[in-house]
Amino acid sequence: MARDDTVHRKAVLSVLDEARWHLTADEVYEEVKKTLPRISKGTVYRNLRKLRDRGDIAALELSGALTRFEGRREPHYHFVCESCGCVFDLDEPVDHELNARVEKKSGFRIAYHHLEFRGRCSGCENMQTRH
Amino acid sequence: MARDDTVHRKAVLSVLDEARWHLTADEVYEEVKKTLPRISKGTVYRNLRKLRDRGDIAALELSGALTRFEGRREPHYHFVCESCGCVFDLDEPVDHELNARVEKKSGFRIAYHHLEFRGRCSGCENMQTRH
DNA sequence: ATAACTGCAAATGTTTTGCTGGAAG
DNA sequence: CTTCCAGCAAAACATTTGCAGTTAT
Repeated sequence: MARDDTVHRKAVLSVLDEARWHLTADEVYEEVKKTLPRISKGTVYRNLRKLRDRGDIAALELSGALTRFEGRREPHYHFVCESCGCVFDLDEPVDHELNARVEKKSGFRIAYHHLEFRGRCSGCENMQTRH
Repeated sequence: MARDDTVHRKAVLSVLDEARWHLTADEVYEEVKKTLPRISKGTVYRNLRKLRDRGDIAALELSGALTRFEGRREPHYHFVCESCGCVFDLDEPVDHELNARVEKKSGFRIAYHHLEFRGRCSGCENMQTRH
């Protein structure tokens, strides 16, 4: 994090670094408000975009869901529970050769891929209730 | 397609079956309007949802983009050009064992996965212009 | 001075919904 | 009669933007 960041930007980043979770913009907003009650949503959005562009955080754009943000870590895949909507990080190693393989076959210049698993998490699987 | 579908629903489905492309809801709307000029967007959205729920079409919810719809075909992966936004189907075979493998390791009940490659398509790669 | 940043409110763009009337079974 | 579906307009929703004032360099 750049030392000369504003209080607001630092607060946004710190919320994401401390969260062991993937937060939506609105959740970040609610969290930051606890420290900076006068912060506005516009500022949160502006800072999230800036931090993402700069690579300090990652934006998770999963299928048919709100964008979620997470503190920067190594690339990894995600599991989405279609019952409760929770998002989990997976330990599954990222397949680094996949891009090159598909690039050769398809002719497209591939920069990265995005892999997401969907189903029901253990919690939802145990309760019989669905949705 | 159910024989007793309405004219409107049939038109939506037929647009998607004939398109060799992935259309946004709005593009479907514009296309259907050529045949049924008085159709409303609400109707297009309602029918897209119904057709998707029923499995007659697939909804592509790619990272950070509008949902696109395609006529039903075998599962396949997609490539998204980050320069022009185009979406291409890939021939790459779907990895059917992946779900079971990750399910065993993670403990989540995995129903399916979603794999999407991103980069620059050949056309954009040749022109030096970006975005 | 100038550039970057803020709060606020308004605008944007996609998708959903309420309502009322019509068509189908 | 009852259910489904239509058009239309309004609502909902996340996100972006314009503006005028503030802070930092």
